Amino acid sequence: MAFICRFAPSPTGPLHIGGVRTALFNWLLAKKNKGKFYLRIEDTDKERSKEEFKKQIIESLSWIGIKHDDKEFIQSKNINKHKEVAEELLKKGFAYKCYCSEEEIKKQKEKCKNQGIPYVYNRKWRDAKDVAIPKDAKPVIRFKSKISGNTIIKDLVQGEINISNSIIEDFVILRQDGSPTYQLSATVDDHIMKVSHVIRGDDHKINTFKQKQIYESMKWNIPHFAHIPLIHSEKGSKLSKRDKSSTINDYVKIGILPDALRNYLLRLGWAYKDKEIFTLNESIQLFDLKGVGKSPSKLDMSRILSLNEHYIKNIDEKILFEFLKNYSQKFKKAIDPSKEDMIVKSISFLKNKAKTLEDIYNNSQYILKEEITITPEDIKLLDSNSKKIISEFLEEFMKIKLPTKESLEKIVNSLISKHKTNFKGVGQPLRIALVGSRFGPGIYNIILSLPKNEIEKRISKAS
RNA sequence: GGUCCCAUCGUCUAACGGUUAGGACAGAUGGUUUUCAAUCAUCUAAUCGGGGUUCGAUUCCCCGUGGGACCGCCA
Repeated sequence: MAFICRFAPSPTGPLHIGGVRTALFNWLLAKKNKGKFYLRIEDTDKERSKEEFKKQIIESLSWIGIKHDDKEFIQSKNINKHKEVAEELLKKGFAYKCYCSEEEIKKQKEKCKNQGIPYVYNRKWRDAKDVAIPKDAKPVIRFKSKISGNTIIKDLVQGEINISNSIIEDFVILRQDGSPTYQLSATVDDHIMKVSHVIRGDDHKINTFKQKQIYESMKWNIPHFAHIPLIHSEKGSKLSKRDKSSTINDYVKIGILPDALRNYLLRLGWAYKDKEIFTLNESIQLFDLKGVGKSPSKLDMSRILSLNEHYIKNIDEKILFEFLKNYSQKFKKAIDPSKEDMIVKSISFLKNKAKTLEDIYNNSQYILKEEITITPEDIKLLDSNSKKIISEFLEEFMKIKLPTKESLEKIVNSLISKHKTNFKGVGQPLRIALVGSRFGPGIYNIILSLPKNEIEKRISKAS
């Protein structure tokens, strides 16, 4: 049997990483089973659907490495088909026209609320043969849900879910304006696309009981369902579009690598033994629905950072540089082409102090900036003795044609004994002069990464 | 409120009904170091509560408690 998955977001807001994880799980499963992964844009809410969100969704997925098969499906293009199905359901007696006004429904709800009883649509028009149809009233079409008995859904993650049919109301499938609702459109499209596995957030669980009835009425094959637990914000509730750090871009802009976030999202709610680091291939091979937990998980920034640190330290340095270059272009000041070589040479030690691309960028400032400004706190550390030491260093340094670590060590050591000081006595003022701060890379790394004239300039200025 | 779901260190999670309840992140301490990091070593830290079933329960069942989701002519 073909293995067909889909991710079906609505473009009514930016995709957050909960959605990205749902997409990832779908995609992984499709890849693992050599099946298909489709993207369906559910844009039937005309008011709120925006082209920019559709773009953001596709960009987010592609950033993390998820590519959908074929062209994306646009749900609104299929509306006629959805309407046809509604008509068919109507004809076959599985649906009916309901002339209740929105006012009327609203009143019923309020009444129920006041009485403290749960609201279910009263099925007024379900078998209304003798009721007079109000003039000028446009009907909605409601699905005739089962009234008695129980329905069990075998969910691939949640196990068996059993509910009483009576709590599923006669839901609307066609609105007053004739447009199809989500319950109808999603079901019809899943059928048309021959979706075999519907993997979606836990919040869709109840919908399954509605949609299953449509499948049954139409005598369509029912796909497998898997409802994965939601991701919670630090506050402990469902991730929403308003949460900080919830979209892909929130992570991109602080310099998180796609692989790191992919790895993080993979392990959020899923595990394979004790394994923490998964290459892309490993995640495709090892991922399965059995390993998905049932309880929601909380977002943990420090873990994302730690994973990112791991990937920063382990990916190829050329690739890392490309990431950095891109990152600076997009979010900071683009790296001056004349400085690129210096960064490339230094990235091996710059990355060691970094958890993010932003960290690397910040660590590179002493190379990228034209002017070094020494922080007020550090300028105090440059006393007359230190100044003397660094100018003596410069004098010796300028005599060397091609500086190496060894030759630099020689100078430093002689200064240490001459001034009866320790390494710090020489290294600290040098670092302050060269970097503008007492924090920074190893002093030999700094000196070897900078052009000679630049060193001369900075030390003379500071001493 | 109704319905459904869930429950292991602070967090993410592992553990055929038999383990000293494991790993990772975070935290703490110490070593190393040239500052900050990094790194190495060590440590702290959990089976929500109560009943069963069983020789034996984190695991199975029931009841509480806590948390979450849903309850739209949104998706």
